[in-house]
Amino acid sequence: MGQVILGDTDLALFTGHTVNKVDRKGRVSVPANFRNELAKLSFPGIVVYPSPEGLPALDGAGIDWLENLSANFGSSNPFAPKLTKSRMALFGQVERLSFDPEGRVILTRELMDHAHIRDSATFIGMGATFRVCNPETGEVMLNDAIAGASAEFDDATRNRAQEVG
Amino acid sequence: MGQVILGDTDLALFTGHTVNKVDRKGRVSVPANFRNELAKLSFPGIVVYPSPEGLPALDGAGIDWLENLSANFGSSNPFAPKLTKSRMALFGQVERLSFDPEGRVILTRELMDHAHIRDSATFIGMGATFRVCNPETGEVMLNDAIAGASAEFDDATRNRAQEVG
DNA sequence: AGATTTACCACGATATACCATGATGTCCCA
DNA sequence: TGGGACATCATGGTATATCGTGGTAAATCT
Repeated sequence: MGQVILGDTDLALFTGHTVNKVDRKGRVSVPANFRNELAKLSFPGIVVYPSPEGLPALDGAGIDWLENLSANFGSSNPFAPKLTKSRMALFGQVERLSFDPEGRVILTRELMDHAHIRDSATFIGMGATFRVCNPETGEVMLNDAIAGASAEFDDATRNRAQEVG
Repeated sequence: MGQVILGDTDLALFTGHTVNKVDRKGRVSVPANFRNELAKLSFPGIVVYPSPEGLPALDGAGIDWLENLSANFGSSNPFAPKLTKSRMALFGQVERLSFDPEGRVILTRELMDHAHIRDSATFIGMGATFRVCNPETGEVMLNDAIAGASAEFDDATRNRAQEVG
């Protein structure tokens, strides 16, 4: 676990941050550089779900991310189902949003409400995934992340050293 | 482990949650995104059975799921059949519900009673399977799943670590 | 025949495709 | 190195197809 497989050039890498308009129908352009990362996948679109930890934001990725996750859950025996809550929490909340010909997706009312998105949305790259939220939240989160990143990283590496050692 | 299997697009992936009406005849529209996942299968419809663990809900999937399960039971010796109880419990309770031309299925009275479904039903994606129940139960179950998912996942990985270690 | 299931329409709401436009960015060549 | 032609991107509106829904008629089974 936690093993990082390098050289896997097929994996999407989302970087940077962009704020785009959300029109009356809930349509948003997915940033072009994100779309490039997603172009090679089987499903032309993104998967989005409410961020864990009760954050007013959405987490997103390509379909490959979801497929890998699904594969790891395995096919469980219907009489002794495993990880039912995890599966329901994940798949029950995930929405597959396909691109329209212009590279936009339509956010559901539920997703927009959760992230407090009204007329614009910020996309923030997070490597294998990305985050979507309203611009104000996005700025706060990003600044907060920058401020806390170093400490978090140190913590993580310390804990990891403990586990290993 | 950590191996990424690409091109595994044939597996159905049920995601998101929807609440649809159930009319007087027990007809319900299966959500369109679910139907898309099922379109490629040999049987145009779904298979449904009462959820284990005594939940007032139904579990469903595509015919491929049932076929795979059947295959995994193996071809047992007819004079010493194995897993007869499991097989009877499963196949005896499973209903095949085929789509009508509009993409609806008809829930049997028995299934509706078990899940306390009257005039509307919620479909919740769970990856390879999905769950059907009445909307109130659905909301409770989903919230419960969200609340308990992280702990469940940690438990599973901890147990797994013990087994392995 | 009667009862029950299946197919056939019909319709409002909504999503998807289709087109148009301005604003950037990029590239190439003078 | 500057500038112009051209592509790409983000964004908006409109038309068409699809979805969910309900009712009625035809087919099927006792």
